[in-house]
Amino acid sequence: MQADRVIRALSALAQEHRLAAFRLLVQAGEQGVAAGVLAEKLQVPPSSMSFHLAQLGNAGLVTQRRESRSIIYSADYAAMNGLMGYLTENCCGGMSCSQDTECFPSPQRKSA
Amino acid sequence: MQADRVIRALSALAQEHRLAAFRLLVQAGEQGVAAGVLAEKLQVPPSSMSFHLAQLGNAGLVTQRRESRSIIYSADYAAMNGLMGYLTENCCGGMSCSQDTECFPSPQRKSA
DNA sequence: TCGATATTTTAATAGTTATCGAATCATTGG
DNA sequence: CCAATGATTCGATAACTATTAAAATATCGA
Repeated sequence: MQADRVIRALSALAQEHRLAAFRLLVQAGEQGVAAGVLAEKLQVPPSSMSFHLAQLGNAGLVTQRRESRSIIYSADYAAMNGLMGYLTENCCGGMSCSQDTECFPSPQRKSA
Repeated sequence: MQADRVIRALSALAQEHRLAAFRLLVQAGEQGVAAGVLAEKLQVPPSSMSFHLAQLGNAGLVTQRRESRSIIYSADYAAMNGLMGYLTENCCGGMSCSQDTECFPSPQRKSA
């Protein structure tokens, strides 16, 4: 992952509502969460939520799909993985802190 | 680490010059790097560098000490560790991605 | 097609962050 | 004490980010 992308990802997460939204999306797993549900859970007006989700999307941290009237957002685990990898390698000392510890084996599903 | 602190740390790293500076500091290890040296390496005027270093300091990611006329900055590995821990636990899926992989055993020194 | 629902886009505004020259402060050597 | 060096603070300005109401878009059910 190149520095430019890393900065976009960090900027995206560096905001109260977006960090909270991303956490919810990570919890939700592959099934994702509708924009409106996120807005309600975070107590943010829909247009604000939309703005924040667009930022996360632009940073490549979430994907979206339409499902009937709703637009469902999901965390992009690979992107988060890439971010963690960069931080681990570049910001955690010469000795990369985890050589064999990928954050995710792959597009994991909701545990269980 | 609480969300508020996490956001400050992410904001601090989400900037070209600061991310670059922090990387250099991580590389440098405990001995740290003087403000002026960072400014020169990053091709940023001293007052700008000072501004960015203050942001990193405010986020708790670096510490500073005076050494004669210079002010030497060092990466705070524990803080970075804390950030990584938060991200791993909250943004990397239910299954915390590394239970036994601390980013650092402790205030590590320059490898070797 | 119409009305309702879910979301995004637009546009205006307020607030925050970045930039950098000039002034200031701290330390040192002479 | 003074001049030089290394760094920060101040102040002005430009650029970006967040917020939200209102308008527009898309989908659905009847």
